[in-house]
Amino acid sequence: MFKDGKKSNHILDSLPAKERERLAAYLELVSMPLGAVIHEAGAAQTQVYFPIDCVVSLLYVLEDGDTAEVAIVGNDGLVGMPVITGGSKSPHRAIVQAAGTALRMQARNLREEFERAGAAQQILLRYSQAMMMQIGQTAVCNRHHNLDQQLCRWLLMSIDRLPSNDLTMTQELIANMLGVRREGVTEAAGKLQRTGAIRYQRGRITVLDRAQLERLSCECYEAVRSEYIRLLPWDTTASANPLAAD
Amino acid sequence: MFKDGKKSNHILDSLPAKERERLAAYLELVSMPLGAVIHEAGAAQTQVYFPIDCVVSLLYVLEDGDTAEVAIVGNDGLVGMPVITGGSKSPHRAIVQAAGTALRMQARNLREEFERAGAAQQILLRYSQAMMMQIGQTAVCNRHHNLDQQLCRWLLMSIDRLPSNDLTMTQELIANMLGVRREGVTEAAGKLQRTGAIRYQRGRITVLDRAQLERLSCECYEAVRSEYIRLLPWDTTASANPLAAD
DNA sequence: TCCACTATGTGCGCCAACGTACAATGCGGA
DNA sequence: TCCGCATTGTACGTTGGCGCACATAGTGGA
Repeated sequence: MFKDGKKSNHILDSLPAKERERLAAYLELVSMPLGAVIHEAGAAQTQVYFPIDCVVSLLYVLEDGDTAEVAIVGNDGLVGMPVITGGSKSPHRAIVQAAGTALRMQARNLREEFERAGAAQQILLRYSQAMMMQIGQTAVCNRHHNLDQQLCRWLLMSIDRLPSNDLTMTQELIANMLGVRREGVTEAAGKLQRTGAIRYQRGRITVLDRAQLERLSCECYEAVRSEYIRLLPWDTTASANPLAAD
Repeated sequence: MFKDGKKSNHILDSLPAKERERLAAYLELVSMPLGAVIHEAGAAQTQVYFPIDCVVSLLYVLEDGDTAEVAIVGNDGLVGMPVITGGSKSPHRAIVQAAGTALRMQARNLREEFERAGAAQQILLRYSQAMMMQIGQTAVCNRHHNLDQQLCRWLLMSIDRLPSNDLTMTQELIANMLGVRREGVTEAAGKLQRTGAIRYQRGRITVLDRAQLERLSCECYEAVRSEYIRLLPWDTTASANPLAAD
């Protein structure tokens, strides 16, 4: 579903040609290095990002410095919803969790397109609902499911949004995302490694057995996935990257 | 802030007179009995509710029947955002957590008003952002804060949206909302009772010392509160209940 | 008035995750 | 090549919440 091999962004892809071309004029391909903070919590967002082959995490940072991820954004969505909803600022830090590229545009240009009340508006609103669902599921999952299950969910959600099954990611960083101890991740990842679900090697994870992760994951993964499928257009008669040559 | 003594709904109140009157034609005052399921998870929402002096919880129900609240809605907002965002269905069950009244209207009528792209659209979008923040904070809180803190947060959020400091609510129900054991709530509430923060009597809680609850609560309460203040219009030069006589 | 039922209180063993400490292991630059 | 550092592995006592069991206490209706 998310991972369809195409190097592009699904939100942009699913726009009618006219709207897509209009936006293309504003879009700029940028590189998204690992760890980059795209938006700091509480700062006005002047630009929005449509990930192509990177993954961005939205993190909340507590007063004591602890963190917790509230949502993941990949080529299924965009970073910068507050630009649409009008609050402009977000209480979440947006950080590049997996390096790659994204299409970037000025917030005001997206806002203008939204106000035309065309297909873009409809798609963005549906995306906001999908996002809200994902965040809610993070809440549910944090309450009810254990670290083993959550790690599986997190790995699945991440690789779904990436072109390969590899992640460049230390256990420390995963722990920050999940809001747990690094040692806990070591243990959980160790189990998965022993059963052959993943291979782990110093800051690099490879998913070897996706089916196993799905079995070990909690229901939250599938719940979010199916809601994204329901809400967002995946047929994509629409074509490729609006910035690409063809 | 939320609790300003007026018997009305802030979303409706903050609309310009013209829009408010237009919507008033569709609004119907309904009673919201404790425990009523306003929207079942996964069912199409044909009506939306603007709470006046009741509180509605959005719950997620897991496969094993366990539940967790993802958000609370009172006179600060509305129940039925998916009507706006276009997905129509929500994966959350909306249940009346504190009895009272609400203004109800057909989903299509609100949708029409939204599409006029006037003040209502702007306010509804901002509300959706506030809601998203609240849900995210639920996720963070579930991860990092203990039951004592969460109970304080929950009590504060609830009474903020009610005309008095009384809640009609068993510990069992609170446990369902927070997604914890009933016994855990008994213990936490017992502590608060002993220190005089609340009085507890068989399905009825009274908040006696609000300041103490604020002290014992985690930072999440204040974070959500201030974001609501930032995003939603609270000046309310606008007047009262659009259905009221004066 | 009394009974059945609902709501609350309490105790106990269990377990997942925590905080802490420290060892071992790979990787990259000097 | 080798050193230093980042990353991962392991251990141990602590704690918060769980599941279960059961006692106690209000409350509304017969």
